[in-house]
Amino acid sequence: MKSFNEQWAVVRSGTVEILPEGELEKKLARSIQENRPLRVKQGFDPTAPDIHLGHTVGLRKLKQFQDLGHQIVLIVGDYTGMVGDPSGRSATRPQLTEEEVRRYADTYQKQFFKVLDRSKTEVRWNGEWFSKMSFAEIMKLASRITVARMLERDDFEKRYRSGEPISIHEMFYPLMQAYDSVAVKADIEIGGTDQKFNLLTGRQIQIDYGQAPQAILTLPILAGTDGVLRMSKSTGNYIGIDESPEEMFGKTMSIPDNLIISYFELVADVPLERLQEIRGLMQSGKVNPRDLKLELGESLVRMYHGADLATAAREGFIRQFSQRQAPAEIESCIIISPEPRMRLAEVIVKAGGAATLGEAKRKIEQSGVRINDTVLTDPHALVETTQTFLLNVGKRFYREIQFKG
RNA sequence: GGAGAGGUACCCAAGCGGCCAAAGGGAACAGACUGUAAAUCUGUCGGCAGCAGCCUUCGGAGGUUCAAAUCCUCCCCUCUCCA
Repeated sequence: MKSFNEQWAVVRSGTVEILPEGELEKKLARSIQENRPLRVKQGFDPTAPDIHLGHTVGLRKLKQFQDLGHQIVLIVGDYTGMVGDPSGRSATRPQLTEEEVRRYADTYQKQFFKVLDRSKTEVRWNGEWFSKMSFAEIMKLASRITVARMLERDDFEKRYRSGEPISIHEMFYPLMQAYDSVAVKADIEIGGTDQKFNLLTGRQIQIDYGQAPQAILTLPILAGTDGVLRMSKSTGNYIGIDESPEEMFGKTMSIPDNLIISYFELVADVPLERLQEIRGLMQSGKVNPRDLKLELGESLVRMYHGADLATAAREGFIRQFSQRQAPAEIESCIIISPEPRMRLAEVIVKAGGAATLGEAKRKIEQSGVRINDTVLTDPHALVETTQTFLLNVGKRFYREIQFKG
């Protein structure tokens, strides 16, 4: 086991808050003294089938604990998922059905272990205890917190004041998350800064149930590719860890410059020294931010797809978008045509380059369409259906078009 | 149970008898530029039409009118407040 100082440096890196700080230090020190790993908990509600870089901020922190020899307890929130976390929300979340949650949870778990070591992780579904809870027990749990406390939360307060509805079941969410900590006897719980209330409720409920309260550790919320909103599947500004190397790389290249450092820090595997260098480079303006993004993109793809595909994704990106050349591999597409000629617009629609004829014509008029590298601008152009050619619509759509009579 | 507000294109949102295929914003798409799929600028953004026009859209069903997203009737849904 590593020394206290080494561990403490890793544990606190990248965190926003550690509460109460002294308490976590003591827990850590005692753990080393007694050679007893700490139980570090984080929960995830399976609300969508994919996990993205935003989730990996927490997972990577868990991984650090895991590498230090502590016990990770991963809660799959099958029951909390059915409630929906109100944190930071301005509207009730949709309640998922048991079936949806179950389906999502499976794919979630597979993805978790792209970051965490499966053999060293304790996975618990919170249905394990919630499905057996009697109404009396639920009432006991509910009595531990007051409506006033609950309404202190920003998200609830805003909604309450602006007349937005708040359902009673939403108020159960923090209590449920807190009870998870009781059920698994957590020493530490980690979560995003938006989780602070839920995490602190965990401490309180643990005390009420006669346990030592957990220390809590909050991490920054990762901004999505739009640079404004938190990364989330529902706002479409996410980079999923199951995405193809090309997607992943391309999306990384589209993040605004001011996100570069936080991505390096929170979601990429970059040594601390390099991180310092990058900070300096960004500040001095001595580097083209694009080049840092190339490095970032490659590093992210490497983590989830390996080095070879990472290099390929980088090269492919430069070829296709910087140099505007056709990608290395082009899908071909066979179009049935009994006539010797066909309208170009129709070919584009059939190949999938536009949804309607109108859209196809528009793209032609906007000089977004090329055939064998020649721009065509006549929306009524006809093409010969006797020969194969390369169709390009916009920056991203390339197809080799073949005809069949 | 009572009182009110509202349901408009992918999303938010204006319109409240004709000039409405429906303002504005966002998203998206194409182009220019660049340091990039960033930023900025230009254009497009229901369908069909060689571009005159035609067809289908404003919660649903009817109705009034030469004319309805706009008025009337019934219905469905969402939200708020009171009890």
